[in-house]
Amino acid sequence: MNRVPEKPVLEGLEASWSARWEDQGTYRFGGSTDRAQVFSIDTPPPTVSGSLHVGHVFSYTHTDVIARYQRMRGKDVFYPMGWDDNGLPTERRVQNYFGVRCDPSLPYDPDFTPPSTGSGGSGKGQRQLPISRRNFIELCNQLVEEDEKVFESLWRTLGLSVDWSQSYTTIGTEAQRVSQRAFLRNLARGEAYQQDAPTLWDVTYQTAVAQAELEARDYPGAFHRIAFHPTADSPAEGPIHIETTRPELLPACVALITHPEDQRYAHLVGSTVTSPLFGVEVEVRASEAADPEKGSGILMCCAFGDLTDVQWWREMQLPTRTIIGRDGRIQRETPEWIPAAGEEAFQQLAGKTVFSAREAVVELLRASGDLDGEPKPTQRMANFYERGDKPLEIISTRQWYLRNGGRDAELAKTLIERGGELEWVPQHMRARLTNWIDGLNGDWLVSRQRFFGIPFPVWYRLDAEGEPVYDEPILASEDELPVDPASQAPRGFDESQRNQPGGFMADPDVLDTWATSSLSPELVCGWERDPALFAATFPMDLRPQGHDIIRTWLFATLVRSHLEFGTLPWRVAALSGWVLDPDRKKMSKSKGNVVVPDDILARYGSDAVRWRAAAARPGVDSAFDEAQMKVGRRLAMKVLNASKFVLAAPEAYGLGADASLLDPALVTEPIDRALLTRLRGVVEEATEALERFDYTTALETTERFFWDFCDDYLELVKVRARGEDAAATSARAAFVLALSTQLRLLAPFLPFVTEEVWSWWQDGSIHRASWPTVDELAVETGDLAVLSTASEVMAQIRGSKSTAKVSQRTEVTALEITASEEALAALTLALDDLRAAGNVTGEVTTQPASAADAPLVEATLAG
RNA sequence: GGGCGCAUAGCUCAGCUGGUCAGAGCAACUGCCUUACAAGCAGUAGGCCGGGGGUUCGAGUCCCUCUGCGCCCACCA
Repeated sequence: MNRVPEKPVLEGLEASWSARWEDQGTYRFGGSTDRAQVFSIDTPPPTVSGSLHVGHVFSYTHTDVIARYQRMRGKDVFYPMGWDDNGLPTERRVQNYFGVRCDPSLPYDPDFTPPSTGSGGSGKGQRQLPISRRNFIELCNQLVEEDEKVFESLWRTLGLSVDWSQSYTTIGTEAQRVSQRAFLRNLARGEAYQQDAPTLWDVTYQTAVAQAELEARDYPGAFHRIAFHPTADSPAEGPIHIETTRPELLPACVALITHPEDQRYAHLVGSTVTSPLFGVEVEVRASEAADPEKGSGILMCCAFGDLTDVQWWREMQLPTRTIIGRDGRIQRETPEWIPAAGEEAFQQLAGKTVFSAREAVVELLRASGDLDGEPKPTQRMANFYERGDKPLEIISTRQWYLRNGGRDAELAKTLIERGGELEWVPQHMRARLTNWIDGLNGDWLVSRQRFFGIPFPVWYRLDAEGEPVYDEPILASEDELPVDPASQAPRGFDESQRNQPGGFMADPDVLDTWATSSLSPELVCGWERDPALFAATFPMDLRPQGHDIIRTWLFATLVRSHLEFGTLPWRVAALSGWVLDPDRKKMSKSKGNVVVPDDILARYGSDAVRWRAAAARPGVDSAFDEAQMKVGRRLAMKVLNASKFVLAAPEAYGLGADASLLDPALVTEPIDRALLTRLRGVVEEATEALERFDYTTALETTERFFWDFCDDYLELVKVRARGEDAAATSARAAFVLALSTQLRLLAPFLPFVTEEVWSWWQDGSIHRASWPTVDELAVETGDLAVLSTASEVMAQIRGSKSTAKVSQRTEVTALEITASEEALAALTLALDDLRAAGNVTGEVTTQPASAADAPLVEATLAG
């Protein structure tokens, strides 16, 4: 007997079913060792220090739909969840939450308690308490643990079929081990290297930044027209004016550069000029890269002002003249290349921020008469670190790099080919990877001067003067990983030798967070930790992710896998679009237009939100519209009600169908056969769509059928189904066959209601049931016209009643149907059902018409 | 400036390899307490398929072009 509640509701399904699934291990990976049996998913680890918005809910739902489908297809689904807790976002959150900042020079305080804990927090202007690196990292670990609980709870409410026993974090021990091991192997193969070179530098966070983290933004500035003076032997007749938006870099000028064919300046190439204020002699040089159209056609090249300067500096072997320090201020000591006459001027800038230094230089230039006219305001583009709010400077520092094709055309080509081997959903996203690789201008800078990250497993010997010997780094061995060089001494040394001449020092940096997350497949699949698991899961089947991080996460993962294994890390990359606010603007915290999922989930239910998520096709952005949630909720409600109707006992106004009728042989009536025949087509179509990751089409097809099933078929057949004869059995058998199939087709989308209904009349979880097949519906092929014509005629009867503004219960005293011979023939096979459904009590007459015409119905209504 | 995508009813979108493709849902409107469901049900109206060329017997569907929008990248004197 079925256990059908009297009044089924959606409320509470999330809590009760997610708990049952956890208890019963419904989504546990089964430990298959056969790669062909496994479907493995490289889940994107959300940044736990950030907040989740509906966009996350949508994209994680997309992945979950695929995971559930594959599981029902019989695959052993390997579906872990990771937390990205490593890196700067966490540091920032800890700073704000606890009101502290990391000062690595301070000693560890074991009794430390943070000054504030969140809610009240430290105001913006308030000073943050400096604490040791170790204390800071402890706070990071403490906070991410709390954040991760919140995230997990939301994912469970949403119904993600994640195997929670496979969770990982990007700062955890295993992540450290994998990151350090992969780095050491890159180093051993010559793919990682160290270089002291100009790098993009964020002065706020005081760290180097990689090309992939850049963001070009408009930035207000002003053109300053400044006079350089020819030296005595120069062919120039008067001062040479350059234009710059960065006059404060004047002391760092290493050359003036003009286009070789620019007639205004060509004769000056090779001559020298002196800079105003500072009196530094620089040569005038020529370069094709100089644009005669811009500014005055001749410019000052500084070491360094921008990336073009770096290029010239490299090509022309210009001297390095860095004046900006890591803190973004002009250095205090007058550089040795500034002659005594310029010293006073330089000291006016010393120690100042770029901004103040600029004002000071302008004042000095004005006083000396070297500023031609007033600065002209302009908007220029400047590079920013994506999380920063000050333009990046270029500073020469020692950093670790990983080869990624940015300086090796052959490698770049190979990586583009790898991208070509990958199956992209949607396909056109491949172009973004190709584009990015084509535009690389250097190798991947993987070192960061930060704290909450994975350290390089490297130390350096200190010579007798206490200077590090960078050329011969002391490397950790793989069997001791993970190591923290800041607290562990390398083999052959002891702690007392740390930072002592003749001793050692730790590499102070941490790995870029992408250098860890790019190893997510290695991390979750148990690389070098669990060879059987690795063999069963890697290369993985699916990488779901946002299209905005193709250049970072996708590319970097591809690089690591290519370097380590010479393979793709996964077979398919599925890119999800963004959820935009109702005005089609991208949701972002700063705009304040973020829709938080908790409230939406609570009000409409997870199934409703998932339904809406599944309506967003892969790679396509979709605008958030709350009204859509209602539609999903209505579908979920309908599943409950229609199922109750079919399965409830006649005493409870149900049709009393049950699992004993799950036999196609019992389906004998033509219209019932037509229904199941059509459903076979739906199963085929939905399956085919899901195979190509087109969950939206699968859902639409299924849903369309479901509504027709409810509105037309159930209505047509329900009277007959209450009988006792074979015709009644046929209807009830069709009901349960159709219901069982539809519930399973909907299960990946609406896991809660489908599971709820399944539990009324079936054993086990629907999510472990097998995906429906056409064989289960092996009825003698029915004439689809029986169902479609009956539905059409019924619709017209309803129309007549609606137009007459009478109740649908109104009797039809006479019915005249004009239709083709074929349609009329089909109709006679369902006439009794039609009479019952339309409450047709009078005579039914028919008129043959041509095959081209749609059926025409004339209904005479009682009263 | 380079690349990619989008433009179909008021809104959100389907329309695969060209021939019932002019559709769906939402919103609007008109009705119905109908023994599964009023957080329901039935019905009605709504579109030169962005503009212009072309290919074809035939084009939302293919080609060219223009326009508008979005995204990625480049633009830093």
